[in-house]
Amino acid sequence: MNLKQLSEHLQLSQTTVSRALNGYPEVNEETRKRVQKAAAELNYAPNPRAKGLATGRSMAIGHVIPISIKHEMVNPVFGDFIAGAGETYAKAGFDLVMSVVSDQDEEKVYREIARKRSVDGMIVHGPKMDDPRIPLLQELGIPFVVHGRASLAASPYAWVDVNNQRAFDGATSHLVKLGHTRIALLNGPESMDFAFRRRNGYIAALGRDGIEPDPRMMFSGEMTEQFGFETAQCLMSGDAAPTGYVVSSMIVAIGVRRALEARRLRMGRDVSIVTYDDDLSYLRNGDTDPIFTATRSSVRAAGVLSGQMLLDMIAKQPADPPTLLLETELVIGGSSGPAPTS
Amino acid sequence: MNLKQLSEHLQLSQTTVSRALNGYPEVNEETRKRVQKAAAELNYAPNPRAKGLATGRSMAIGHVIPISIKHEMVNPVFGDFIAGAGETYAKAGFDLVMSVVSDQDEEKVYREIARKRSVDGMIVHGPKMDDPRIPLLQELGIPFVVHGRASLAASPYAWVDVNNQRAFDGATSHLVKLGHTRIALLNGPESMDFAFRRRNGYIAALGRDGIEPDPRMMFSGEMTEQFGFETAQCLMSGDAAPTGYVVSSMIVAIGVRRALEARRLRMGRDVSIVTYDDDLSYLRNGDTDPIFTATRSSVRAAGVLSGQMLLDMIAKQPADPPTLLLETELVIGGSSGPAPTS
DNA sequence: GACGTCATCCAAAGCGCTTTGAAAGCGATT
DNA sequence: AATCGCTTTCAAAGCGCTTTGGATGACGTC
Repeated sequence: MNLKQLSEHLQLSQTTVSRALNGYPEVNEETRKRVQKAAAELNYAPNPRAKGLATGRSMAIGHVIPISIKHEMVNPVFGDFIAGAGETYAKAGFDLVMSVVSDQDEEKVYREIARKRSVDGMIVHGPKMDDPRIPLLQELGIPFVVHGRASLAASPYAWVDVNNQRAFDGATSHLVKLGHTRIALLNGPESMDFAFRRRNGYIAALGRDGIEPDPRMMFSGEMTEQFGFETAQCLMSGDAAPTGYVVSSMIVAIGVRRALEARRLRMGRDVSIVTYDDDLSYLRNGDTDPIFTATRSSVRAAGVLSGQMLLDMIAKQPADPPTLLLETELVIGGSSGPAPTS
Repeated sequence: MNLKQLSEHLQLSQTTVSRALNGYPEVNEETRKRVQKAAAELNYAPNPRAKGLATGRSMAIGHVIPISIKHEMVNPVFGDFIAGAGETYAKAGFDLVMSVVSDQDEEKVYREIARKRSVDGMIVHGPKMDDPRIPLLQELGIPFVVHGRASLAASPYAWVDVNNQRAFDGATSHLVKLGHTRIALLNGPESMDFAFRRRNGYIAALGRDGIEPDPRMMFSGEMTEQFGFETAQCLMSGDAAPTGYVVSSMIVAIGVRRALEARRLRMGRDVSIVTYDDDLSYLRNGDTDPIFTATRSSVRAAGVLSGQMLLDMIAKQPADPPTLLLETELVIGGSSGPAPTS
């Protein structure tokens, strides 16, 4: 069933039927009703490709998710982020098209998407400090929202980010106040912008209490359980083992916990952990009493907000790119306690 | 830059240029070279909507991922599965379009997609035993591959599945051989087909050794860390606590482990765990020595294979739907050991 | 020299929609 | 009765591609 058939069946022109269905004012309300009824009965739906060709829009948002070639790893937060964004798109009648790409030729894919004009806008995931995708998309003239920030970007761009610096300042501060002085940082990969900001927060909090940041206490790597386990194990086998850990994700924290348990150390008594918590649906930090002391910020909510921001930009083309900084909430759980006295 | 402009620039007809670029034989090899060169230089890429309109194909595969309305939960395996499938699509020039949908109105979305003919094929995720989407897609005439199976389906359909029954038979058997007799099952949601098969495997293995399956030892629920923790805690506080656990996912197993540790029980000595392992990239079961004894099968590989199967179906339209049963590998790790003698 | 063959190219129709520019109908105004 | 303004409808062009059904020569064959 296409427009032509429908209009013939209704004894109307395609113009009128199209206008009736798309809510244009210049059509009699009675005819509109009649058209809508027939469309529903005959199960008519416009062909999106024809529509897109005529309007020049694709009604689709692009997400390209990079796979770290080294670890063959897809970031576990994507699921939740995309769930949030997708929900927003669906309400507005937009599709979500994903490209999975090894992180090396990510830029090529962006270029390709731009050439084909196959989406109306894009979300940029996992920005590096000096991310080439930002000038690229600006040059290509595709509306985009960055999930995160790129500190070294030359010109303004739209972003939704968590206040990572403040979060890690708060997390570290929490441990300092509990008397910890040897506090390790298990950060994300150094190339990531958020890792940079988190480290700044960590260093700022230490500095405020006159603690000299120790490079041997600062680690960064892909945020896997393995990374948490191995790093903690290595730290605990050295002298001057840390009594506190500030960790970049729940999954890494679980790895640290495993290392503690291997040595029969108790979390929250012998060793304290504060972690960042993306509030993933399948890995909630406890319902009533939190497992970990954590700085929480829902990545799913970030997805909803980023999606909404992008759709707004597409609709209204604002002169200045909007930005949104989300604060985290410090949740006190069982994984942190006073520094052991010894 | 569009076809018309390109053809004018080349002093050729659109027909010839189109044919040259699409590899049709009726064009001089020299002209083809010339066309390809110009296309590359002028950065020409065909408009996918125009192409789709002309060919009647969308060059896109649809994935609809349901969000359990109750737990607002997106299955953590989607990320890896989609990474696998997406990789396959990209190689074949297909897009991956996702719809995120609350599990109630999932069927509506399938109908909508079919009406709009916005994809050339679909992957069905998380099939229930009697899944309505299978007859629906058959009726709608859309090629599809089910990731999993639907035991009660009336007619044949294409699927890629893991041998869940054998996996859980093997897992349970492993514990039985180690002398365990009180073995709990922490299964996925009962409505899921895989959960049904896993339970069958569990029961079969017990039965082979004359152990009567005990309903009080069998649990099912959303596969979260919380579920593992709470169920294990509940079991351990009763009398006749199990000495072995067969668990449906690493994340649930991590929850069980947390419950053990809360009681200072040692995994693999006091209590044994065997888990199913989807081999998720961010949650590897150890690199050299496995953390958990586990039945492993890569969900990412399943994604690659499902995607490939679907693309083949679209290209060749086989008379009989293909199927593929993947076996798991039983990996012996530190989480299982002889039943404690007491 | 007429004719079939083959390789190469082209004009134009068609995919299903939106949108422009015009027309038809009708009551109100002059 | 002619004109105007308003609402409602329409025919046709256009979006950028593929594909059908020829054309046009060049070449060899009888």
